Amino acid sequence: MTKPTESELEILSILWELKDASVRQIHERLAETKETGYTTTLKMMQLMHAKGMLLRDEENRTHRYRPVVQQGETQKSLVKNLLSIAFGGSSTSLAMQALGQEKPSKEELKEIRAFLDQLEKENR
Amino acid sequence: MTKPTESELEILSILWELKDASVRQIHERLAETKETGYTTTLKMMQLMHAKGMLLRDEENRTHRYRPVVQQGETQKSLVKNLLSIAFGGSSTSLAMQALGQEKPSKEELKEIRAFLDQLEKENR
DNA sequence: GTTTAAGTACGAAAATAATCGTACTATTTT
DNA sequence: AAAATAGTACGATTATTTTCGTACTTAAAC
Repeated sequence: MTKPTESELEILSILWELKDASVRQIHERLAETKETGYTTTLKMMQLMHAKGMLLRDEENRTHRYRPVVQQGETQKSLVKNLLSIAFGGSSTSLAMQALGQEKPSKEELKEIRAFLDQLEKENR
Repeated sequence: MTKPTESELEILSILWELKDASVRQIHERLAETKETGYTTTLKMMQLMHAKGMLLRDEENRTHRYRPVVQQGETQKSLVKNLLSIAFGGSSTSLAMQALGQEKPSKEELKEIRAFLDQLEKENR
């Protein structure tokens, strides 16, 4: 599907977390971090629905929305894009840049190492 | 500094590689991968200069541009942004998503492992 | 049963990003 | 030195994204 804009991503993020939500719910979450009108959020979500990014349950008066694409897919395409556009395709430098930014916990380190072992195994 | 748009990033990427360049040089590189007019590239770079993203040497008739911000800084802020907006702040999942995408070579694996060891050492 | 509150729909404006034509100027080429 | 070529400047247009007011509708509160 088409690449979400930054504002769309904000909404998607909340929906991935909540699974499904009303405009009001989303709006309240957005309003915590930025100044924005209710109808702006509404319109945004209607647009996303029209674009096929969100499904909408119209059973009740208060519609409920949920994402069409799953978080993983979107992450994949965003990373792919960032990789080619800003890291010359080097996933290694992107990975290190990320890890240097937000230090992983002991458990996460373990997880990453296991992941690397896995990659190495496949790679022959 | 302000976050570069996608088109601006394309230009910046080339400049990071070449250190400095004329509009013509940049344009020719861009034209390899996409259809675009010379004056579009020119305007783009003039705008970036006006925004303070590029320095310009006007000594000669053919101006030469170079980036104000270094690649590392920009990568850092892009990653930071992506992290918060699409990965719920988890650098571990971003890193794995990236590495799964473009498999690292043996040397790179080594490099990453060393990097992880380094992180672990610091972290206590 | 009115009034108030909470919704949706949607047109239109504002903001931002990208494209390009035209005018002008300086340098080469012939 | 005239013509052709390679540059810059910049206004205007188009496209896209974001914001919001207004109208209308349904449900709840009084």
